[in-house]
Amino acid sequence: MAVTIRDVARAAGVHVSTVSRTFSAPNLVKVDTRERVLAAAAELGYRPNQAARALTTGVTHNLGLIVADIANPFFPPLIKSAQSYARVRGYQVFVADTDEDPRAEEELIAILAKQVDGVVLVSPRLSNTAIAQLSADLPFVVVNRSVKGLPAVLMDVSSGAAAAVEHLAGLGHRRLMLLGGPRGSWTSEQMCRSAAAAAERAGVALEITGPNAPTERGGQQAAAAVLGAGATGVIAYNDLMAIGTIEGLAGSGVEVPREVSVVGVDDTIAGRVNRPKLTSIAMPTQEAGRSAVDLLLHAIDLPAGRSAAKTTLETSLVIRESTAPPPDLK
Amino acid sequence: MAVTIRDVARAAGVHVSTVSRTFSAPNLVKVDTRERVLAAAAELGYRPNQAARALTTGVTHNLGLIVADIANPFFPPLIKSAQSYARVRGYQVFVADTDEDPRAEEELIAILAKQVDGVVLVSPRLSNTAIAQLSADLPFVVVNRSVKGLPAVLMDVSSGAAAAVEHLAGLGHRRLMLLGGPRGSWTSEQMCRSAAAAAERAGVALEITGPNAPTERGGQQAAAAVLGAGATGVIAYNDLMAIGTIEGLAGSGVEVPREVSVVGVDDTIAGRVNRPKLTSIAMPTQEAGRSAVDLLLHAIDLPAGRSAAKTTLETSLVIRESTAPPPDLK
DNA sequence: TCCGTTAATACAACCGGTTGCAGCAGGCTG
DNA sequence: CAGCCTGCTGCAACCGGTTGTATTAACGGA
Repeated sequence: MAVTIRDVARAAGVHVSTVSRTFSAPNLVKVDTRERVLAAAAELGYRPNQAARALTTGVTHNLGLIVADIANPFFPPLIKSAQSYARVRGYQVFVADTDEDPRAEEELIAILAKQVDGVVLVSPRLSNTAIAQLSADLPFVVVNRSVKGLPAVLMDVSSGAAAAVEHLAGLGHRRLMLLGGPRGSWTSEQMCRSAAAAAERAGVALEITGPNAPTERGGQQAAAAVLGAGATGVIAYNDLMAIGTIEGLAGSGVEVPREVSVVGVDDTIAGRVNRPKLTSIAMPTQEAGRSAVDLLLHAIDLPAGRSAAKTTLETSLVIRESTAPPPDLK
Repeated sequence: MAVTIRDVARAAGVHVSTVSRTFSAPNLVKVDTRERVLAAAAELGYRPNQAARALTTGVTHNLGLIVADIANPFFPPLIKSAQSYARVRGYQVFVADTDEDPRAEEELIAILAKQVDGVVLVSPRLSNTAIAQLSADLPFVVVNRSVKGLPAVLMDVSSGAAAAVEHLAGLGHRRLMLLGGPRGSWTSEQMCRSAAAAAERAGVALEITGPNAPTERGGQQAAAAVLGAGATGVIAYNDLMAIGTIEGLAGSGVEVPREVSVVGVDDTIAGRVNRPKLTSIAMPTQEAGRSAVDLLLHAIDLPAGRSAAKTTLETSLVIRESTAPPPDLK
């Protein structure tokens, strides 16, 4: 069916190895032979079979990118930049979605293992030990997680969370609540730790709840807890949850930001167009995608190196309309 | 390095073919042999090499999914449902982003060709003839495009566009404008045709502009044309453009929906949380993803069939806050 | 003129599996 | 007990490339 290297060899009157070298090491074949081979290849419409090549060379020129939920607007910009940068470097990216399921994550890695040269794990839900174990077989880069011995791209959500607490405290809020993310989220942990410290420094109360589903629904459900605790300042795990929380509060007749202030995380398009426009911690998703691919290609090039380089990217608090002084200060 | 079928064979004291059959046709090997092989495989941590298997069988159990722009919120729900349904059917999906570039689309198809059993093209920018030509080598399913001889999933945007025109006309708008999408978009063509017919029936004026970039920026730029034409009712190619148009109008001091009404398409999360909440033509993206994979697997199973089944899915106009009677009727 | 080099190509084994066919043992039938 | 069938396993070729080595021809120098 498909035209193979042998068809080309026959048509050009040379041995298959000559055809192979014409494509993989052109300088080893005489100019006119090369031209004859290329002509025959073009004539027949030959395309090298990437999979077969991978079998002998062990190089697929494919990368895997595993995310928890493509539909979460945090991921697409990261995926897009990773993909376009990888393309520039001659690699194709295979994206897979785990649906926030650690077991699916593990299975996907196993399936991808032989078809890619390395994998980027974005906000993995797997345990550190599981990841470390899997990384014996395949180069990995993790994003938003610090695993000993593995290269990582980290977004400095700690300073972002601290800035959010200071922002709210500065507005006059005394009772804050942090809506944590899903179980196993490194980002959520960092946020909690750093927000707690910042609250202590600022002398305000901070209650932490969770785990929550990192979705609008999760935020909606958390709204009750906010009201129950009497918090007037809320930091949600991500923009989606923040939007859901605002909806949930509206359902109870509580208005944002007049009565309660809400801060999101990720600064996604959803937050930017939301009503009210979301104050949010902006994550450098595009840089992260690019950096992750960059680190991964380094790790692939020097597998011995086992460089565990960590790249930390800055975040920033973008203040919009969902935060304001608490009602008692009006 | 990696453990192969031969390592397992040696450990279990059988021939490689027996190991192979243990995994691909278990009923052909005696129960206790099978157990011995499985034990050895487990012991060594053997995992069949999917790529090698594909080389002989020609079956990769991978599907390709090519989209124009992952960051456009229209695509992620479709990708997600396609992926999860494919997983159920035992297939892995490789997603690739073309950046709205027809040439990248063609190149991606070529790269994917040998690594997948079939490809779903979502809202392709390639010409019909180019697609038809490529489909000789590989099963294809197209979404939002009708290509002769190929299975397709179509979203009935025609009736949606007509409903939008009727909605605006019903509110009293007399001058409408349709902001078309990118060059080569089938959806855009359908919308234009159907909206023009509906406008004629309703006795209102409809001006069509385009092509436009299907992004917020594209919408922002189109706002000037809206004002220039004096239209009070706008239908944008998608939610992103609608949001951009609203921003652009606001920049000129024109308020939506008080002075101009805007209808989006796709009913994405961005539109739902936008201020004002977007009236939009809801696209059945999740069903589309699932249906596309379903058709593709059919096409793969019976390559002879060449069934060109077209599945058409309903759309619906969701009326929210971005449409209202025109100012002269207030 | 002869020999050592070098450049270009052919040969063949290999990557990790699959699969048609052959061989062998055991059980059943007559 | 011969003959046949059936069930299980081994053998070897093959999928589409790559690559180390052998082979051959051409060339330059002594």
